[in-house]
Amino acid sequence: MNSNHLPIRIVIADDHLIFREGFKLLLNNQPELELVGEADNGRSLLALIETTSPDIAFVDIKMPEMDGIEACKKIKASGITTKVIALSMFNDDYLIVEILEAGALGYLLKNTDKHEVLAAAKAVNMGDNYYCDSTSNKLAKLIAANRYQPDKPTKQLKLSIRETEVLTMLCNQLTNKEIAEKLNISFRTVETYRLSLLEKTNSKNVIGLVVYAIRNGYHSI
Amino acid sequence: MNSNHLPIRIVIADDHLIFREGFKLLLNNQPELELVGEADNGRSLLALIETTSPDIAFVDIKMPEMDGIEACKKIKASGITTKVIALSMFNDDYLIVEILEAGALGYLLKNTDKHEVLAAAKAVNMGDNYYCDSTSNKLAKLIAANRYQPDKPTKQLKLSIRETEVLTMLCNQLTNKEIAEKLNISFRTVETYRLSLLEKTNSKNVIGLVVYAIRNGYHSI
DNA sequence: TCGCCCCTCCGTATTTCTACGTGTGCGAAC
DNA sequence: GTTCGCACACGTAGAAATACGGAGGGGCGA
Repeated sequence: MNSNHLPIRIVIADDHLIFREGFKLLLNNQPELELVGEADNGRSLLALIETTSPDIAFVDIKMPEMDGIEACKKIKASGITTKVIALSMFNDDYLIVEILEAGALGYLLKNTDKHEVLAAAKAVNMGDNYYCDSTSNKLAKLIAANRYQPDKPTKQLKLSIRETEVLTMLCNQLTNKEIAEKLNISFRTVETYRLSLLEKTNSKNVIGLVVYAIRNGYHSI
Repeated sequence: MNSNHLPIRIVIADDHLIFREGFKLLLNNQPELELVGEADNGRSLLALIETTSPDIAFVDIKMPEMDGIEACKKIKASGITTKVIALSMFNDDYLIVEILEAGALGYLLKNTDKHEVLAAAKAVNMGDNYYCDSTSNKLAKLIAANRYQPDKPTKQLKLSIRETEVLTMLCNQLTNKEIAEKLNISFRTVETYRLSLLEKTNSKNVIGLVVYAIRNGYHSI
């Protein structure tokens, strides 16, 4: 896609101005990388990619409007050849698996430096994968534990309004009875919602629900 | 502490190089602020403050070795006059309350800009408080809900080894019986640990335990 | 040595959660 | 316009968690 003497054209997507500025500073005196645009959410990233057709997009996972995972899926679905390297604050199993399954070819912690950014860009631009050290360790463990399998079922798990209400109340340590009173329904009904939540989130018990809620923004930590 | 024509002397503490670089860039062409040092964790921040005696320290909450909350407490306890403005990715009740109770006088989201940084520095340097908009909204609600009271009891809630084991297993959706089998103890014993965990974490039920575990690093999301 | 805390276990009672069955109403699809 | 799926609602019954009380052994610092 790029001959060797041409710079790799990249874009950066992150909702934090300061981070973007710091990232740009990292690119100074790196003739091998050329920043051709920046975005502060997933939606504007898609538009940016369409107009600039960069080789690589460095994409923050957590962004407003459209997060990195969603954006990554859309990029992949659209057939655009731009490759995604995920940026994340966290080295968490869940996020790594999600973004890689969404189509990212690299994963860097935000606690990175210019050398790693360059190395990742080069590797991914050549069609390889690139993960920072701690992430590749995690990945090895996940694969060993058989927890990373790109072909998982992924049912539709859109939560209904009532289910969402029950989930958030439940995260605030309300019992079924208390939730029932607040919603003016029988506490048996609340139990029904709880059950369907267990199914939809593929959880064994309420603990799984809480973890799901936190992961998916239904409850803040 | 500073006469009006002298710059406010500040330091920045954050474990992310990119963020620090971006933050420094923000200070360009701002003669009212002078950066006199930077640190990448709480421990080195304390040393830095001791040698440079800055007016203000911008401190990330989440840092390795010693986090911002701990560092803030130590600064306050030592009698140093340096004032702390917290930096955080998150606008979460828990973090806001924690860092303010630790002695921070300001709270900025990392999604900030040069104007806000300057405004915060000026305000705090004059002895005022400064919170970004969304945070002050949160604070108002917390105070209204009577959830922000600086004189909370804060029992010793150091968890024992067994309690920690039970807590982490429980976060992995294991039942008491399953935990008992893995630990080779009676499931009644597991119940005992669970009860003491509920007490120590001031939780109403297992959901509170999970939230506590996630907040305090016993379980990753 | 004494007190304190941790680890371990148990009995009993109550509350809460989980599993499964049943039914209604509404909108989409055929 | 009937069928189908789904959100919504409630019930019974059994499993699990929570509450409260008691008890013995061991480690460790005052």
